[in-house]
Amino acid sequence: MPVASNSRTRLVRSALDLFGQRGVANVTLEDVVAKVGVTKGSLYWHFASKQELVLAAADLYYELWMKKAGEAINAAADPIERIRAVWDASLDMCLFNRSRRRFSTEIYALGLDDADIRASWTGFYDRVRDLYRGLIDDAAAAGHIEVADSQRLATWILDTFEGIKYRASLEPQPTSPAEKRRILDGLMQMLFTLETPAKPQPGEPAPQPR
Amino acid sequence: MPVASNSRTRLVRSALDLFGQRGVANVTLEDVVAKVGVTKGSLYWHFASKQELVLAAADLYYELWMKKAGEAINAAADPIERIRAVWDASLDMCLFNRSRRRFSTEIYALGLDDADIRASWTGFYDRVRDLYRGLIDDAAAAGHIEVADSQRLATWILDTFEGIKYRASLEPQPTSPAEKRRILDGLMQMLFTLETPAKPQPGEPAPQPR
Amino acid sequence: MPVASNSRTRLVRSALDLFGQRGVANVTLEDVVAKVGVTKGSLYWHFASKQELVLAAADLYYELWMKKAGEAINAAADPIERIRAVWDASLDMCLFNRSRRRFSTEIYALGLDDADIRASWTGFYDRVRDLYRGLIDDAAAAGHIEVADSQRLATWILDTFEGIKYRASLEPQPTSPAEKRRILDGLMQMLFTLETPAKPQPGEPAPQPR
Amino acid sequence: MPVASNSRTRLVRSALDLFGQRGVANVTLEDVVAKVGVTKGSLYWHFASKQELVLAAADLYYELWMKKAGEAINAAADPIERIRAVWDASLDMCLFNRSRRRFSTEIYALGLDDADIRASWTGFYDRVRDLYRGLIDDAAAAGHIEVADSQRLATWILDTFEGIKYRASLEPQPTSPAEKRRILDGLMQMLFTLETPAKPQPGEPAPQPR
DNA sequence: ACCATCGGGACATCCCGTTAAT
DNA sequence: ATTAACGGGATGTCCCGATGGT
Repeated sequence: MPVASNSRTRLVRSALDLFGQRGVANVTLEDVVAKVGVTKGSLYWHFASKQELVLAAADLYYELWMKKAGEAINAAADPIERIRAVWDASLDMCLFNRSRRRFSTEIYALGLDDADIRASWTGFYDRVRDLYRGLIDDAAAAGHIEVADSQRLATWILDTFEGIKYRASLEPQPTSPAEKRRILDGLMQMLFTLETPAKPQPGEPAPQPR
Repeated sequence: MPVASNSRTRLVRSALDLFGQRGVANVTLEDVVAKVGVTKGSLYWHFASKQELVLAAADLYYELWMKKAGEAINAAADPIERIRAVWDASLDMCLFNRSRRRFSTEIYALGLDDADIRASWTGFYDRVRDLYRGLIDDAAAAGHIEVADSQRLATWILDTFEGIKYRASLEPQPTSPAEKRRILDGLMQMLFTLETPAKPQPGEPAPQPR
Repeated sequence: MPVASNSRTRLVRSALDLFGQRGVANVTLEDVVAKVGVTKGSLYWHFASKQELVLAAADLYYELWMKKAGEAINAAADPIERIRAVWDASLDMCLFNRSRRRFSTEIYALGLDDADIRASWTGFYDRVRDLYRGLIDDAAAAGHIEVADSQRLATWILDTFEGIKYRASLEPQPTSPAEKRRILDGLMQMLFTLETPAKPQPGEPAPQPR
Repeated sequence: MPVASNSRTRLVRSALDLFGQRGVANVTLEDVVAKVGVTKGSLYWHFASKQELVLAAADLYYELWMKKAGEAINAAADPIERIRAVWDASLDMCLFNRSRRRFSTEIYALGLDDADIRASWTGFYDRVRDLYRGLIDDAAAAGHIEVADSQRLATWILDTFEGIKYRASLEPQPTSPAEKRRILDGLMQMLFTLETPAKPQPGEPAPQPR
């Protein structure tokens, strides 16, 4: 397996870091290459445009996310534990890591303008949802939880994550570890209760009758 | 009765429109003044920088939002109807109005960089939450609903709105009126069910259906 | 005698102060009027352009200079003392007053571009030279000194002043009072010796045979 | 042998010429690049700001000055002749070359605002003084002149130059070759007479003819 | 005499993308 | 694969000057 260009990898890493720290618009390609020690010409040999670099950084972000999530899953034995572990890791990556949180928020915002970036992000979004759904299905198959529509539940979880991130970004002080635990507990509790609503209502977005 | 500067008002309106349509970064001050028919010199007299214009546009956005919300509230007689009416209006303004939805998303994203914009947005966020809370308290006082913590409930509603907006922005096709009704129904149901927890847990972020 | 417009006077004073502190180019008319508490429209009623304001500030500078010089002269009884007194005052105004020193330097530099400003400055320069010459002639008439060409001597003194100012402006620390005395002593000594060179040379710029 | 960037050199030359002709503030970067035939993008690659270009132009001015001075020195055999030659060249460069005279005056004036420019100019000023001093010391060592304090004498010469330049800049007509000779004669005479004071006084600024 | 507004234009800064030459 | 150098253009900022009204 041929080793991918070293410069390319380092450029993407540099870009992801800087984008997360200062925002895509506030990072010039000159900044990116300066951190790596090459020149802009080299960058343009690897990437056709700044947008491509952003997409490559996003891909790296997805890859890192998935790797961390996979590690968390592998480290847990129980299906329920796996779900908690992956959400724990997700909180670490999206909420508590300021740089990553900012980058993901920006990718989303850039997607409003750029169809390619939007497609990239929704693709990742779908992969995460599928991952969650698979874990939920596993837990349901093992009889730990009772889920009517795992697709909907996974979507709901993702949306909740975004809501939490949204408000957390506005708070002056960073989220505390204690609050992280409360968030995790709340998410886990939803897993057990949200899917058994008291009175089913057709067309209702979140809960689902069994 | 002093007539407020016409140019200033028109500049802000022009800015809000253009920002919503093309994004703040993609709108030039030249674009803004051209739409109004004045020059940058005039704009610069009213606003010291583009940032100030953005803040003024945000203020106009808040004002319009509050005005629409107030009208919706006044048009309804019953406390519960008032809540539904204001949420209905809120969905119209934030979710179904593409321009407004985009503008509010961008203000939020810009706030990650700029403390002034962040303060502006959080100020509006707080006002909306207070408005919601007041309506919820009224309904509770009238005995229509039973609410343990109206502050928390209002916060939860706001976050849910953001989550819905988030995903809706990623969808290729605009949200349908039918889906709007479903969203409204879902929100109203939360109002009746979410805030009667079996065992109140202070600091817990997630709601607890019984 | 009608009192000149109060605003005009205050504008000129504000301009002279700001020009001396920050430089003409770095002071906007907005700065000048803000300090006085009027608007630019008022300024333009009094002055047709920024250049006119600069010229008015220069005139004020000349007036203040002449007034101080006159007071110094009047306070001294002896012709020689008068010369020393006016030079002492001149050092105070041009060398030790940072703002004034800067303003006069800038007026000179602006004169390289602008004929009106150059005419204004050379006019003042001539008046000062005439003043010095008159004092020197008085001292010579009283027998205190022996001067062949008072015009040339006065010019020489003025040039020396400029040379001293030039270098003083480059020094990091301000000129000390002790150095001021040494400068004064040196200048006075020139008065007694420079005009009687050892061996006359035709065409020589500074000294002059008797 | 690495060929120095041609564009950079031409940009600096263009800048020095234009600055000397019209003044730094009256020359736009567009003017500079237009004369060379490149674009502002190129200029910005070589210089981070207009200030850097000004500093580079000043460095070129210093270099040209030193080169001319060196040539003048090398062309003369006698120590005294060398001094006269370097002063002759200096008068050509600073006084009779209108563009150079203006540029050096402006660099000085800009130095009042800008510490970097001030440092640049004082650095050159020191180098020139050291050059003069070395020549004076040589002449003294050869027994041609008698000098008590060559450092002071060199400083005095420099200051005199500034004074001469100052007034020459205010004169409507350019200095004539005949006057140049008179100035040179005067300077040379100072060399022979000024530095043999009857009673040396440390710190005294003015020379003392016998 | 003065003010609130506005016109008009200049200009440094900045940055993405290209290219000739290795 | 990489670099130095350059093209090209956008844009916010800034400021002088003008004007209608009072």
